[in-house]
Amino acid sequence: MRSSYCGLVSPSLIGSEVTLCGWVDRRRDHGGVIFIDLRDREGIVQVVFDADSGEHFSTADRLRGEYVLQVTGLVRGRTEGTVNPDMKTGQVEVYGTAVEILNTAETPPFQLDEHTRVGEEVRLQYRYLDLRRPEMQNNLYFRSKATSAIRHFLEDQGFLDIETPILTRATPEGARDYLVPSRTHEGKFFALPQSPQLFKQLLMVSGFDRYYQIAKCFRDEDLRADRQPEFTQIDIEASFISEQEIMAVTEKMLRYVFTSLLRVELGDFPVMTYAEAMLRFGSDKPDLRIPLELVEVKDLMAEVDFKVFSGPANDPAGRVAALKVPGGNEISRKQIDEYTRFVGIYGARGLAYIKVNDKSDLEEGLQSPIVKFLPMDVRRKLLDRLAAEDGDLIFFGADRGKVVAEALGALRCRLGRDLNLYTCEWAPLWVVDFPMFEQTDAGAWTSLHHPFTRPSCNPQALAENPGAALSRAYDMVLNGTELGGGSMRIHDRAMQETVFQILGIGESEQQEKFGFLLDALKYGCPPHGGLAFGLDRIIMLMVSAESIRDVIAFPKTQSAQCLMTDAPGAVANAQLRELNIRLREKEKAVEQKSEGLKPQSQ
RNA sequence: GGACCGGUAGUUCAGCUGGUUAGAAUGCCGGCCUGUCACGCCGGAGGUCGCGGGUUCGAGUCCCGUCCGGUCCGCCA
Repeated sequence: MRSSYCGLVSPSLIGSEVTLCGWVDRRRDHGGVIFIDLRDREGIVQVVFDADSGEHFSTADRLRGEYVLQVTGLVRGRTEGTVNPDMKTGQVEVYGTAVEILNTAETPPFQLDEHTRVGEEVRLQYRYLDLRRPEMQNNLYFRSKATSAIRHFLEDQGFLDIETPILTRATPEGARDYLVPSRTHEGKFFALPQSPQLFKQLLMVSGFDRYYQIAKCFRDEDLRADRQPEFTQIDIEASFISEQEIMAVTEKMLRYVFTSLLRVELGDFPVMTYAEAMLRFGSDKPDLRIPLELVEVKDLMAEVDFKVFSGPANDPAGRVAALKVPGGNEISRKQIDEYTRFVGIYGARGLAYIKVNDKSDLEEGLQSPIVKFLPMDVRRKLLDRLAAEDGDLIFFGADRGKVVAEALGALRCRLGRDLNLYTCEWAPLWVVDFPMFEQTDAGAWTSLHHPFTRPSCNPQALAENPGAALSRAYDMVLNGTELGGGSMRIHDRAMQETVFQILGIGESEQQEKFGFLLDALKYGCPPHGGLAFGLDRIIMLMVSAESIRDVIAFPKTQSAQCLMTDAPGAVANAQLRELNIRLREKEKAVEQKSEGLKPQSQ
């Protein structure tokens, strides 16, 4: 039907006849001459019709936006002065000798050009039109090239692509499951996988040695700008391998994707412990593009008795940290109030600060609502420890350790963005030595990673002091985003049982939910480990998308709905009956009411 | 579950302390135009101000409720 893509018509084709297919991007009617910008996935080329085009000129006159055309014409170079340097195909144009309207189109509900920022509600409702826009075409094109490069790399390294079930069983821990009722087993449900975790471990037991899968995963949790209920993981697992080896091969994979798609050579991946990351950056996924760091000052403040830091500063679990902003003196009072409100989101009860106007004058040179509570020697020691200079601004956080880390960690990133403090474009790192468990307010232990992560100690030590145990887990972080995480897995049955017990999963539940895993560990499970990357997030970062929705063809809204298909939808009673499901009356009434309000669904 | 922002023409938005007929840009329709490229010029059509209730002589504007979209907290092993 065609001889070339519109966007690929180049000077090398000058003088030859081409046949193009595409959509009318824009029409410029000058009376005696009509210009049609014809668009396909590769780009846009200008097609010209004039009085000499005969019957085709009148066809050109009838063309409207988004009509689908087949155009035959002569490629010719543009005369001097008519070249369009802003256009990839701007050196040439196609003189139309024939045009056929393959399909007409109604006026689209929104303009497809790059000049109007259209609301997401309309875009998602007419996603098929939204995806015609060059930006979305580029994102999905890029994504396809990226997954292709990843497959190429992993295949080359000897990893086998093996599919795992989408219909599986619910797991007691972790995120909420999406459930699928079983027709053949009354009252029983499948769950959609949150990740292929257990299956890939069992593939290691089976001896496949190196596995990968670009796998859809499902989590029924609330959404964010970088979270969708269904998302894609690059899932990797290998046997007889150390964490250093896994980290090396996956780091190489990421480098390969960056060089082959962006021509970017990523720098070193520093390896940082979880403890260090929390201490210096208040985050387990620090954005190392930002040069600011938290500095501990509790020892200086603890001797000081003043209202602002009372309580937490004297609390052994409390933390007092400072964040120095070089040149931050310029930040207005109003802006500081905004930052105070901002840290409040993370539970901080206030945000103390000192503006250093003249560090040689400890009496008058420090501008701050709290400085009057600080003895002179403490002021001196603070400025020394922070290496403060005139013109700097110092923020303070004092609270429970977790609150200080989260609040100042978030403030650090906010300042980096607001003041554009970034020192480089890409800052990758590994974070290692995570705690095995963390304790809930109720005192129960939960896995920081997941229950199949191998701890650094033996089962006895683990059981004696779960809070002190570190795991052999590792996260890859880029620009403050967790790209992927993984660990060495438990291949020893006794160890796995110990972990389950610490997590409060009793023997009968272990047997019911994880019996197959515990059994498999008995039959010669090799030491193994792996890692899973969030593909969507990698693509997001690489194409600078603000939302994960911009790198997914048909995403859900924040309330986990598809505005195009109106999924999830109600089902017929007959279908429910077949599944042995009856909706509770009250819920049913609510559902019917909301259906009645939205008659647009078919 | 919670906090915040938004919802006005097809689209993107303006609409001030409540007050004549709710505006602009763009898109759309018609006309003119042989070198434009976000073409230009002239004319035209286009509104349940998300929905429901309340206050008021009077509500796009104020109050209450609700729905939808978004950002975030909780949540996401």
